[in-house]
Amino acid sequence: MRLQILDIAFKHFTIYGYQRTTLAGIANELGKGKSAIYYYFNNKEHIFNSIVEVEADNFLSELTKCLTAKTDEIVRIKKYIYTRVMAMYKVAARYKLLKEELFVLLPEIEKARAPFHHKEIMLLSKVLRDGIKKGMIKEMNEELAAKMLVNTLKGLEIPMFINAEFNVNATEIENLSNILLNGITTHNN
Amino acid sequence: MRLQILDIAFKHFTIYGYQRTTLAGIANELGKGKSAIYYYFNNKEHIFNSIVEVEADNFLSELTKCLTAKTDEIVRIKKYIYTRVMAMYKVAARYKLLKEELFVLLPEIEKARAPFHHKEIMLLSKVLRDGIKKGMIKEMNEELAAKMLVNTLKGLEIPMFINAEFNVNATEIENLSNILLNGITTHNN
DNA sequence: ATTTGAACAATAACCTAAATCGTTCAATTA
DNA sequence: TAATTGAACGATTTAGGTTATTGTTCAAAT
Repeated sequence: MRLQILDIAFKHFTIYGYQRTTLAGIANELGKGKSAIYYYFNNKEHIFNSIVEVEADNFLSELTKCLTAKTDEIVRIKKYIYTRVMAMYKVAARYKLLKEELFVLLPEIEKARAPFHHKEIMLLSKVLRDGIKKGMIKEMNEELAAKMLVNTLKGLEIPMFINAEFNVNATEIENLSNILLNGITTHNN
Repeated sequence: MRLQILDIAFKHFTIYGYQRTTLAGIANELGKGKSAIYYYFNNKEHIFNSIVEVEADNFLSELTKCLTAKTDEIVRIKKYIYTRVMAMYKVAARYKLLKEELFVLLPEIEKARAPFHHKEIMLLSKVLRDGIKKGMIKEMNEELAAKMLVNTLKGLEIPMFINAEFNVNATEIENLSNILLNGITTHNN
């Protein structure tokens, strides 16, 4: 039931935006009275945050798969970068529908995402650490590096729904991946 | 006179925001009638865009200094990254004052910035190319790499005025710089 | 080449009333 | 007990119409 509500609400939010989505509308499609919703959620904002959480959870699951695959650390990170950029592109396409509302909601969205963001950093940290132990990755403060890498990738999200012409293709991701993994210089020092 | 108008308008925009800034107010501080402004600018939006352009121009000048300094290419790029992040931080602090308006204006802002954005990429491209010739930088599609690098740095701007706790310090920039220059792996392949 | 003040259209601000919506809760159902 | 309801309430939005403000134009003046 909870999931069904989230499903319907999700649909309404992406069609009408946040404000113009009504609890009556959701309840209607649900085939119940609107007060029934309050048995599962505290309020409208709570529904919205839950959707963001579910989304962030799925997002993190995908990334976790990449980062814990049974391959060496370098390949895992490559796959991770590719998957993250692609997944972000999809998410951005949907969030675009919220238009100006997005920026009012963004602080809330980021708050709901924060725990997942943190887990992602921890996960990447561990992969870096393992890579360092094996001598595949340079000695470094792996947590700081993970933070930097995640923020770098995350930073591409907003340009995605502001710049209409921001399109992502395999070649560009490959390029980004190469820079982050190997740097641009010939001599590592 | 043009510059004086921009100066006053800039002040008003950052104090009152875009909407609540009036041409009468600007004209008043200017000591002239408001129709005098129309001798120098087509309309309110034109004034705003001109401010963004001047700002982008100064921004690019700073970056140009870094990227054309009489040092080797690696040092130039290091300085460039540091300067860009720092300068972006300052700009973000001022744009924060526009609050929700910012996101309505952002498409216009980005349009006005576009030519400078492109020049920056070309400039960085050239530095990369020179570095490649000298053997200091790896063989690569330097324009694609430049685009990627600039977008990576640019991506940090929006988080700066959304996340209140987004603070930039020398250590983190150093870290970013190291990753971008040297990558995270031990073996370049 | 610059500036002005009057005039105009478009937009914002204001007000009120009506409608809508989010939220609560005691009662009901299953 | 777990889940749902419908009525009720306060807060917010909408609608309509008025006024005030603001952006913009232009012929005339400096």
